Amino acid sequence: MAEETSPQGGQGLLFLTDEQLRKGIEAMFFAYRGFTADPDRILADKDYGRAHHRAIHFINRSPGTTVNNLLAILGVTKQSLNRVLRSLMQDGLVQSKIGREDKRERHLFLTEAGAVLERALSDAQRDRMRMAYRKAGPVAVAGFRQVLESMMDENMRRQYEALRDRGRS
Amino acid sequence: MAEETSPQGGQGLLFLTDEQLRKGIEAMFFAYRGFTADPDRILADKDYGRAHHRAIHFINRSPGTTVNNLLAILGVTKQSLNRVLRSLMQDGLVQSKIGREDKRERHLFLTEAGAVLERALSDAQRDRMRMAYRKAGPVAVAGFRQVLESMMDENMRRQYEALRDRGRS
DNA sequence: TTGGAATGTCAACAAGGCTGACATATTCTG
DNA sequence: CAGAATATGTCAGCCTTGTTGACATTCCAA
Repeated sequence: MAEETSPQGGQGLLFLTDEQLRKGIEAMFFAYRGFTADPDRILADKDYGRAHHRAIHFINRSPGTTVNNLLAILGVTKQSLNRVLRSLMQDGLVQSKIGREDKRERHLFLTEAGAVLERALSDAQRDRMRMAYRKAGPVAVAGFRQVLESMMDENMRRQYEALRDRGRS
Repeated sequence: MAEETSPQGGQGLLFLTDEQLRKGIEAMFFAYRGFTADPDRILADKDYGRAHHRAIHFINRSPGTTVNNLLAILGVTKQSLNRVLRSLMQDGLVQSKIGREDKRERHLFLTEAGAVLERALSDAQRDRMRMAYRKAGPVAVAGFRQVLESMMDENMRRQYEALRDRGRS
């Protein structure tokens, strides 16, 4: 900790050393495991996986979204997403309605049962996030979000911000 | 932004609302994609995947680590890890040496070729991290790390900190 | 009205998780 | 020393979730 005595070379640049960067990389790796652990446990019982969780999350977030929209957000192929959606629809958690304007499109909605599972999953995930936020405090949280946003690809950030705005408008 | 006028209810609690927590969740999702995107591109050419990257990263980090150690850090089954290690050893990127103290153990090392790939992968990942750090600044970075550490499971944090200490000692 | 673009579905394959069973070598313990 | 425990490797088989390819339907514009 001796290098932090100099306010410039210490605080000013220490956070950019390879060592610091590697710590950040490892922190992301371990934290992401924690981030997914709780929902994974819930899903394991039900023969669903993370892919189902992601689909449910974003359908809940943007009810009536199309398959194509969801593809852009999730960043997978439509064939991959389709398999997940098919099982969710068969199990009655997701409902798809043929578009009125454009009949090629399918608009996706959670059913009541789907909303119940969504709530269970996001409650578990939010609980952990809340704990972490509370422990770290508002200043740390602002920094957390700032770094994550800078880490996104350009088009991911667009997706993220499109979702982001909806909450307030 | 009108809700931030009250210093208590605004800054003090706003970061714990469900809406804020959900934004944090989505930020993690999108940022993790960015986090893995660059190495993934490098690996795609070489018939390797993220599993190989993780193994290489932690062998480089702790040269001479045992298979069992690696299992604990990566959180996968030995069958799964073994498949990865076998291909890395066949390709001459990783070398295993029988333990001198305990001959049951295999100590893992990167070969010169393995170190070259490791460098390519971590350079790519560090570049993105560095960019994000620089953009966000040291205060944000401290918060970023703080929240991530609070998000880990107990035993993951132990793994993380065991690695962490090595850099300074 | 017809051909191309967009949307979504089905089929088949690969990577990389998982479990279970088992072999081997080594070490530790009673 | 005999037997249990530990560390590792391997085989087989399963599941999820990514991929590409082929194809049906629908829309739109020339």
